[in-house]
Amino acid sequence: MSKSNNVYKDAFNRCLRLLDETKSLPSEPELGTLLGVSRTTVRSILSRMEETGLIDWNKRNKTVLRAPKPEDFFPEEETDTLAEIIERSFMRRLLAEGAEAGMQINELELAREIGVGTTSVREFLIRFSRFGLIEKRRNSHWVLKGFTRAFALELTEIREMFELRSAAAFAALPEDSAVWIDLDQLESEHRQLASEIATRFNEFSELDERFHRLIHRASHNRFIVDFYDVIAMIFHYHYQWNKAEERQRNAVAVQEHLAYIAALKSRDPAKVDAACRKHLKSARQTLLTSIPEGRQAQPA
Amino acid sequence: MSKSNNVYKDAFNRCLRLLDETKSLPSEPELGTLLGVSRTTVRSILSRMEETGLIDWNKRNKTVLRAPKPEDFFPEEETDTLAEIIERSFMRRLLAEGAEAGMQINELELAREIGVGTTSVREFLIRFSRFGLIEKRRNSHWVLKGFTRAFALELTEIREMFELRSAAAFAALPEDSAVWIDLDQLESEHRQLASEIATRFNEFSELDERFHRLIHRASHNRFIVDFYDVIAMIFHYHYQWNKAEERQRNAVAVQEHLAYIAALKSRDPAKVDAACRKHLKSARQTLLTSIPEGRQAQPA
DNA sequence: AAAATGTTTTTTCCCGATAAAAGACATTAC
DNA sequence: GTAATGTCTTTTATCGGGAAAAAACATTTT
Repeated sequence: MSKSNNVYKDAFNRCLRLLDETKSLPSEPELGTLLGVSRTTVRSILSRMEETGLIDWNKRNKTVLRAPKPEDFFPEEETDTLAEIIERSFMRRLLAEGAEAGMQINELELAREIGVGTTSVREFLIRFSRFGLIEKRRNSHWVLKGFTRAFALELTEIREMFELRSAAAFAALPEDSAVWIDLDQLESEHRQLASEIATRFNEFSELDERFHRLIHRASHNRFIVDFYDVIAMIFHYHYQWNKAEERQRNAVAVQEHLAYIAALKSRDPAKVDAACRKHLKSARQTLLTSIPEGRQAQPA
Repeated sequence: MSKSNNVYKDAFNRCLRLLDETKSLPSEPELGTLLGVSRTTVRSILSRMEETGLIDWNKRNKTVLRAPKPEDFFPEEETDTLAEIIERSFMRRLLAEGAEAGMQINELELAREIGVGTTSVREFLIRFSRFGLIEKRRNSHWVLKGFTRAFALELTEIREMFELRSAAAFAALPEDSAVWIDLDQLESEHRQLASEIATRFNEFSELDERFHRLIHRASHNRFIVDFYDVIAMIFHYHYQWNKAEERQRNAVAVQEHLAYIAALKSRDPAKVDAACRKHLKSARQTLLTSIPEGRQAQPA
């Protein structure tokens, strides 16, 4: 089994959800664009849908015969990419107790533990190395640098530099730029969330990422935009692991975002700078306080 | 042939050069550290040296019998790592005429052209992607973003941000920090080079990199330090390709470095800032003027 | 003739296997 | 008893192969 068909399974599941909405499916190329897969995969999906009696398929005619049942879906865990599977396993280890800085990372062991080939693990580690948490010794093992206080400080230093610059660039964008519409949209989503924060606080992460990515894009600098991947990864896993005070934290952050948005809309550089700094300061604080004091780098 | 023995060959060549200097070789572990390889490789080297009559090897005794001849060395091209071979081929293509932005990169084709397996090419492309010149389409090909004016501007924007900050941090370092000794050393190397610039101008690149890396290290930020890899890569290949005005350019840069070093030694933030800005400005100018106007990004 | 479907070819993704290189353990020398 | 050498084991680097997915080409439909 050299390659899993998770692309097909995931697209199949997403296609099932489309069935609820229409009486017949569009053309193969159209479906391909919609699902983000090739026609080859679309045709596999259609074949199975025909076999399981979901649709009647005859050339251009793809009539929906019945609504999808839960058992029509492929199990969620079969739709993940190998990269996602490896990432999750790896991060679990990394954030678990005992993952001290200086520790060696063994490709073969990781591969066996996760149950995948070494190639995939190697490729993952290479991709992951840009996050600054691991480092390769030539012709030898990887070394864990550890999720330390120093790491958090270095990360936030760059983040602050980049975001202040992006925010300034954002505020200087012309009135007719499309970003102002996106910002309005995000603002109303924030207001909506703020009013229901008691129950929906866990939806903040996703909104947070979209908001900051919008701002970073205004820099028109690929290095700044790409750096947000590092931040997003850290926040994603870190907060998954550390849920303390989550509700309170997110409630505060939503308000800071709203103030930040107002400042951007005012287009007053001083106000933007102040609102941005304020939010970044509390974001940094949140990250720092959630790192156990014990986690210090060991001398190599 | 699943793996070439370039590590052995390269270490062997380097070990040959040691033979000139001594009458007998040190212990195996010591040689290993010296050459940066494991004892296993050291023992292979010693075996061959014995076979070819270079040394007499009996346990702890490794007596040099004769000086190495040119034919004792392995050919240079057999000592390169696969990664270096792939990088060179790839960069040649990238900087060659006709490498327009938006162009697809085909792993299989590259692998066949270079004569290596696809795995190595894939790994190279993943590592290379952090330079911001290529981008992956999921489950599909890589796309070349191109060595455009936009790329150069984005790169220099970050470089300037990072270096100004690093230079300021450098100047603020305590008197007794070891960096001041390194700086003195670099200063005298610069003076030496300046006095012989007419003939040694091509040695500037290497000095330039060491100087800037020293400054960036003062930031104590892994993201800043790592970013210099991007700059170094670009400068390395770009100037290999564009030799116009090289001598004049380097002569100017050496003088700017000397002024920059003097500013750092003065530890006056304003002077440091000014000297750093001046040098970065001319570095940016040099890079920009050497990019053909025609090389513009195509809309995706 | 434009756009769909049907068919074939190519490429990507991933595994298992193998030589090179590193690392660990055992033994010997000083 | 420390540090070297000798031997054995494990890991890394790389390839070839094969299924999944994409892409290209050919044919039909409207």
